[in-house]
Amino acid sequence: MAEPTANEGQSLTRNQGAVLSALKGADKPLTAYDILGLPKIRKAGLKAPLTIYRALDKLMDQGLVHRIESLNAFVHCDHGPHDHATGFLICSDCGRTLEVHLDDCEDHLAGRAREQGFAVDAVKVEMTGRCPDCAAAEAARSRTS
Amino acid sequence: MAEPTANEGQSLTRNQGAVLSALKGADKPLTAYDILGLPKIRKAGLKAPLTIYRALDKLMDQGLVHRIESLNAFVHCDHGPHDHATGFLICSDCGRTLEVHLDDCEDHLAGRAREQGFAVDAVKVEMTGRCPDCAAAEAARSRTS
DNA sequence: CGGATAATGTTATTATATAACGTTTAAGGC
DNA sequence: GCCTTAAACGTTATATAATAACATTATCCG
Repeated sequence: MAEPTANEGQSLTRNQGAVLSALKGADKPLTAYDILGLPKIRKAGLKAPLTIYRALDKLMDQGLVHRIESLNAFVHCDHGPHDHATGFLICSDCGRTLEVHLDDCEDHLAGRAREQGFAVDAVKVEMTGRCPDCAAAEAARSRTS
Repeated sequence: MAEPTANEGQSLTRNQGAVLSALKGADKPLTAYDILGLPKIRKAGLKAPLTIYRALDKLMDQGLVHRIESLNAFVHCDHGPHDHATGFLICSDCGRTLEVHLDDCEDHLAGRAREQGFAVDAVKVEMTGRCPDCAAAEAARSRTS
């Protein structure tokens, strides 16, 4: 299923490469301005918001980066290129995200849309909650309080 | 029509009523600033963004209004209060939205999350595409071009 | 080469959302 | 009633997110 990530050496410009690298180095989604503030990025010569947004747009076109709507932030896609839409689990404590495959759920959702005459282009699923680590930490807190 | 009728026992404040009424009167999601710009709203004495956002927050708490993340906009919930999460179909042509029930799909999605140790609080689904009207209009255009 | 196309640089501006702090309003106990 | 208190509200300022407009440079390909 995981086709080799041939995408990467292929067609990224310097700016796009720098932004993708920044996202890969982060352990959670970054906003465009988070990225802009990284020393690595400043050193690479990127210094305007638009520069970041343009790189992000291209990276999203190629499926290498996803936008998390409810955070106005961006994450590196760690599943390789996929045609199936994916969903995100967003931890409201630590801000980290987990990517999950939608599988047949995507079809189910799109099917419901079509029942109403709606032509679906894209499906976005975002779930908020507590990640395993933060859920455990919370449980520990409530035991000792 | 202008009256914020008693919605489910919960009483709304003057500001909340005005904002809800504005959303009910719109045929598509409105941003906070869209709402702020409405004559009805200005006449009701609401004149700062924060006033609108505070009202929206309370309305969302009560499940009377939903936020569309990918539009940064808000819609009146026309399904009455529900504990089941709903999804939205968003027309990229006209900007109108359709609300759809997720039903068992919600459980399926939350189940996948739990498999990974994630405790889900909320599920958001947003689908982009063309509504029935705009899909028909597009088909007509392509026939005559 | 030379012309087209995509990417970038730069500045300014628009759009979206919240902070901070003081005042008013409304609900409930006595 | 009237006191207490929490919620809601008003106002100003500011933070955060995204795009507009236009000039310049790099890249592809005949």
